[in-house]
Amino acid sequence: MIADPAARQEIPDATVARLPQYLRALSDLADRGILSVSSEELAASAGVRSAKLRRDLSHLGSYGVRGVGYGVEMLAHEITRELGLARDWPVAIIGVGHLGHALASYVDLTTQGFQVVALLDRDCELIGQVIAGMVVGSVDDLERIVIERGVAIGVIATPAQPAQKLCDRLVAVGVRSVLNFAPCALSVPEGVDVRKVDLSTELQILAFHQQRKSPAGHRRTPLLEVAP
Amino acid sequence: MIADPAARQEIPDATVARLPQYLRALSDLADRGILSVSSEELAASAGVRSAKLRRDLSHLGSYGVRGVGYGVEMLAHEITRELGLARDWPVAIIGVGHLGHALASYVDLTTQGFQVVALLDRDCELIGQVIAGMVVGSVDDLERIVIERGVAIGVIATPAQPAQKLCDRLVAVGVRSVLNFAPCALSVPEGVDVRKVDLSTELQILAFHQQRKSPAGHRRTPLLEVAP
DNA sequence: TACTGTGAAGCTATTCACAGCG
DNA sequence: CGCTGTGAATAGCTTCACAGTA
Repeated sequence: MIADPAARQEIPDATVARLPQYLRALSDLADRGILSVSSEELAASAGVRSAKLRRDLSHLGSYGVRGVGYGVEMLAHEITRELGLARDWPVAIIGVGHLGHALASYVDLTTQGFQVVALLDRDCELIGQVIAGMVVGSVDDLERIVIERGVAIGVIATPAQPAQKLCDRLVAVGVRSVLNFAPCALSVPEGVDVRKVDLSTELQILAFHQQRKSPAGHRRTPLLEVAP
Repeated sequence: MIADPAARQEIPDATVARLPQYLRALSDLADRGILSVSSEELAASAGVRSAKLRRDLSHLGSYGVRGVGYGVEMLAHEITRELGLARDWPVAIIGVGHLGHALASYVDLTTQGFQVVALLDRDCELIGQVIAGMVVGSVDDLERIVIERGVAIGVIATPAQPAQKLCDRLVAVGVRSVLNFAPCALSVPEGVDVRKVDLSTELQILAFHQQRKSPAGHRRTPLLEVAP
């Protein structure tokens, strides 16, 4: 269709979830000085099939050139805009254990549309320390800090037990996007998005498939080829 | 494809991905001494709808009792078995930066069907140090260690650059399940499963939806309703 | 009665295959 | 010609609604 002036057609969730991968692949190509790429090549870089890639991109508008491919720079720019990464989103990380520390130091963030503006913890030993260039604040000041610094996205990197209450407090002061690393489901009112990242869940899914591969085997058979 | 010995019907991927959540909810209920639970209650704990839960569980068999509900202990046991968590899977973590450190210390793992049997890094400063009760080994010894310790699942917690090569080495010595935290796609031969966890991707998906909530706004407008 | 398990319907996502364009 | 963008077909997932059962 004649997409785009500001004419927003609904973009499918499955497509949105893949746009970051395409963006990453495009950045790599740009770094290597490549100016143009076909759906076949870009799909391979991102680990999907080309028909899927073309369908996904078609939801953004017609940014390809038939017979040629997609302009790397231009497509990257469009995806960046579509994902809302043209501006910097202020992020607060709640819980500065090993994981919170890792997240705070994660360089990709600062270069990709996000800025960590607050690190909060409950532990008096941590409060006041400088981590990744930020002073750790007290979780008691959560409401004040979130409001003062205009936090848009909250990252919960605490144990399960305090997670729901912390989430409620974030939502109460206007945060409508939460990334949850705590191993529990969070309930939030309509209009608030929660995404969950869970190491255990991922490993358990792998274990399920692994089990199917080695039905009764405790024995490792490293160089055995699988018979279907 | 071919159903296996114990009358295995293919369990849908979407269902497998939710079983860990159900298992967690059941563990919580068990801890609180609850013996029986309805689909409605369990679904609420896990954050899904009851029809979906019942459909999911129906793929495992008929473990519910009409008019009553599901036995907490028994259902937890069935899911544990189905996911392949009755035994302990040996896990190797490659890359002991902040993230690898966080993963190594993640208690849930050891109590839920996994055992971290190797921590590997490239950095001479780290090699030999004890982290979470384990001596960090050299990534140069990857092949020997993976074979000696029977590693079934490899966790890649390095930067993007070395990730593909490390993955290839894991696969070459028989690892067929990989959890990838590096921000890049990994390509693996048929028969090897890769799951990817990517903080940036998750935040970018949140940013997309957040942007739709506050269309042109730099201003925070918490109570504004969107007009279609 | 109060619940599960499931046929049937509806919805979303993926893939095929090719028309259409540069 | 070579490639994109997309109608049409297919596959997979979710939800409804209720028959069936302890």
